[in-house]
Amino acid sequence: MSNGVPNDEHEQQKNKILAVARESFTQKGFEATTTRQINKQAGISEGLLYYYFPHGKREILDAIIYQGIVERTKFIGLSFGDVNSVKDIEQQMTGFFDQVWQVFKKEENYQSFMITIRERMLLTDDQSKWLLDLMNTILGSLVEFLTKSFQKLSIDTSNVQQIAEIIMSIFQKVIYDELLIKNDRKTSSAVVAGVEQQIHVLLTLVSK
Amino acid sequence: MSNGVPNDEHEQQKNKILAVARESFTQKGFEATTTRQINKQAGISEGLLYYYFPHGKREILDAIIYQGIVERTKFIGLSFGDVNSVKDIEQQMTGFFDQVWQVFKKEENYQSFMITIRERMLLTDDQSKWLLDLMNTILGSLVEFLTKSFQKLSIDTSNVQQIAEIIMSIFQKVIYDELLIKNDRKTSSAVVAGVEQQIHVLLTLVSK
DNA sequence: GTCTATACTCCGATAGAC
DNA sequence: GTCTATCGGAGTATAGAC
Repeated sequence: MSNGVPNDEHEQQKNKILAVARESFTQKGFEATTTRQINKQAGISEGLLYYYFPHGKREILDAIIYQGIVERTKFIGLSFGDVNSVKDIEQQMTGFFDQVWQVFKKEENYQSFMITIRERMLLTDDQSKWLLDLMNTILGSLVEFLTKSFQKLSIDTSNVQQIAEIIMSIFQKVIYDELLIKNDRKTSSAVVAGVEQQIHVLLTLVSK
Repeated sequence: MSNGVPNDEHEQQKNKILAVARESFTQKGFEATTTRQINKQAGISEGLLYYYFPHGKREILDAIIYQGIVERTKFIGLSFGDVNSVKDIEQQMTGFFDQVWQVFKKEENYQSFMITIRERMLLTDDQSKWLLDLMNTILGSLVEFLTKSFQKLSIDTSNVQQIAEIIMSIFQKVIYDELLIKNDRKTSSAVVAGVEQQIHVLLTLVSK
């Protein structure tokens, strides 16, 4: 850190430790992962871990959680475009879902997500609140987008809040099921297709 | 167990240990819970735990998981009744949701659910598959019920599969959010009201 | 920065008296 | 059935040489 270059050797060593720990925390959990094993897998000796993370395992966990939240929140720059038909709305919705789905396909994001959920009792309120905040932000922009689009297409807007919530439910159910329950982020296109069908049916009903 | 009476002293002791362990596994996790602490909280001495559970902590976990699955699966005797209007469908749906919600309000059910999700990497495939099986069973009866009801009320049945899936999403999203993310099963009636509104809007759209 | 060696604690599990 | 005492091992963290 002496020269301020972000990817100097110091940072590389730290990242190596973080990567090994993230992998193991995901596979075996925080408590079941030992510093000895992290050292071994990272190819470093007993003492060195404490040079990079003076507060030990817990500091490593915090770093992983923090990195993960920052990384996953990046994709939120979601800007819904203009629409001229219901079909357009549908496409924007499924496009947004794909975008979220891609995020969790990245090993690193998937792992820090799983750790954050699994070890939530170890986290501070701030750390564990990120998902709810994220969801609320997304729901907000969804309501805004649907309201604008419905008005333009002369669709009744009185239930727009509930419709947005239903769409969020469709997205979240799939993500929770695949990641938390099935533990399978490589899932087939069948899952994505299912989501798209449900969105299609819902929006068809809305525009009738 | 010599006389076959289900609630003899032997069973009571076992249940005491299980209750203490379940509480601690929920609060601190399986790995972070020590047998010493279970012994202390259960008011028994060092060796006694191994008299009741010869295979130690792991056997206790298995017992908790198994008990929980059995207990939570009981409520599945869901029989949807006859309907004469869309309003009836709506009531049966919200009634079913309330039923599920009540199950998780029971401390014991909530705890074993959380443990099952949280420690899923420790479980056998059989043990971790229960939720998916349960969901599919429910989805099946939902499709059946809606098909029958729609036919009776002369509603288009071509999208009944997707509509059932959407309803499942609405239910599951709330349960996951409240239990896994917010960690708050005592949640206000606002959550239930939100679900009911979404179901209402969806079924109104369907019957138009 | 990186290593070796090790201190110290606590864990799961067992032995054996009662 | 229940207890006390304790073993053997493993965990986190530190000391100190290089």
